[in-house]
Amino acid sequence: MKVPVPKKTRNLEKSRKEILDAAFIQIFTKGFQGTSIDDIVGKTQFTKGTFYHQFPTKLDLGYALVDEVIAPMIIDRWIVPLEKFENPLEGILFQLKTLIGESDPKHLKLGCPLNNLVQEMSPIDKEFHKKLKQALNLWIDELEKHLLRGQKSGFIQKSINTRQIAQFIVMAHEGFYGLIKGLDDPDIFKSLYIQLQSYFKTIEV
Amino acid sequence: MKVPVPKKTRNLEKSRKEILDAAFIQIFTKGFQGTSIDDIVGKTQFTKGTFYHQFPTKLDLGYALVDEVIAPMIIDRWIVPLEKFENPLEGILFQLKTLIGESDPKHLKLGCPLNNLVQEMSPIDKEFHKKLKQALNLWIDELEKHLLRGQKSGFIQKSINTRQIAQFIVMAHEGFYGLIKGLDDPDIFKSLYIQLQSYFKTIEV
DNA sequence: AAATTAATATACTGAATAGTATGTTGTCAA
DNA sequence: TTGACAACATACTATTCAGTATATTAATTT
Repeated sequence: MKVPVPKKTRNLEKSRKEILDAAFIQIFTKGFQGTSIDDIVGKTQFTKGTFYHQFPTKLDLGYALVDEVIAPMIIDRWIVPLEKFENPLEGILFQLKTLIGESDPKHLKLGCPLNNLVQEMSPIDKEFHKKLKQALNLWIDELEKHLLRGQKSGFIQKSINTRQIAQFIVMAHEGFYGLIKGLDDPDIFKSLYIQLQSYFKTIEV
Repeated sequence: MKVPVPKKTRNLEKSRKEILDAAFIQIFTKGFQGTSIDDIVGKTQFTKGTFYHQFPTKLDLGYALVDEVIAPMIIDRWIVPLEKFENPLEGILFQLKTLIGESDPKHLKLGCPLNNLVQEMSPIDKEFHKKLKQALNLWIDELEKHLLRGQKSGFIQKSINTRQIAQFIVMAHEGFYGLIKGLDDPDIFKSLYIQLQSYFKTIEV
């Protein structure tokens, strides 16, 4: 029972996605200001015409990147996997180990897509700042939900402010990425991880 | 007993410093790639001639910025003040509160000069990465010295690896700056600070 | 099938930018 | 006092880049 795929050579949504994916990689590597439109379309099968058919300006591409690529990516990588863990703290540590500790060093050198843009673009463009702030708050919000769940299930001390924990954990994620990017030391992750575990002990019941 | 100041209108060292200071502010605000040579010299009393008399290329200015401005600034702001504290952990928290907690929000929005450059330039230029790494390691090294002192004086548990603590603390500094820059929430510092205090409890004797 | 519209391509423009070539002037040693 | 050189200025170049104008072709509608 095959679904006959229409052999359309033009598809607005697909083209948008392809451009966003190419932009993601390029901007992740070289920064927003260090990436040109020609760089981006050069990595796709399209030309500038397609780009400007989709995005009014380069900044609009940046906004779409945060909303449509980076924010969903954060949910996918750092939030959804927590559902499998009864104890969210355990899940958070596991994800850290998996997504950072066992990640290709070549990849880690590029840091965190969200953090990179926050540091580069927040002071430069208000709308960018707004979008990035939304993505950070989304991350914190969703993390807090899991922490609250963990608190109700008796894994986390009742007295502790879960908002504060969520903020501290996101801070640590950005810090991890940032320091790993700056230092080139393969041992640095484990070192930071051990100390974060130590922090977690102070909030566990 | 006045020192007769020579009324020289030309001074290589002074000019270099003026250019570096202007570059620091501009790059701190707009990023390295977002700052042009004309931007920089426009903020000084000089012109491009002076700039290229001092620095062969824009990248060389960046290297000098890290070595001659940013690295010394870190020592001045985060290390030297610790000398006044018997307990280094107390000093670290005090400095955090002073230099971040009580800092002008307009200034905090720009983040940390070192972290900004690490995130922007590390993947782009090898020499930049090297210089930034050196600055980070200098910070960690000097911090560890104080932690070792604190350990000897009985403020910090003997069993704990001071290198790991130093790395975690620098990570937290970058993370603090990064998250404060991203979120625009005036309460965020206090929140992070409280959780860091909680971490410090795990290493105090 | 023709007409219309949407998706993509091409060629161009004006502004910005790193770097250069060369000119000028202050400083200092002889 | 005067050359010589170091510090700084000016004018220019080649390139890159965001954005535009317009052309072309695939898809859809009538």
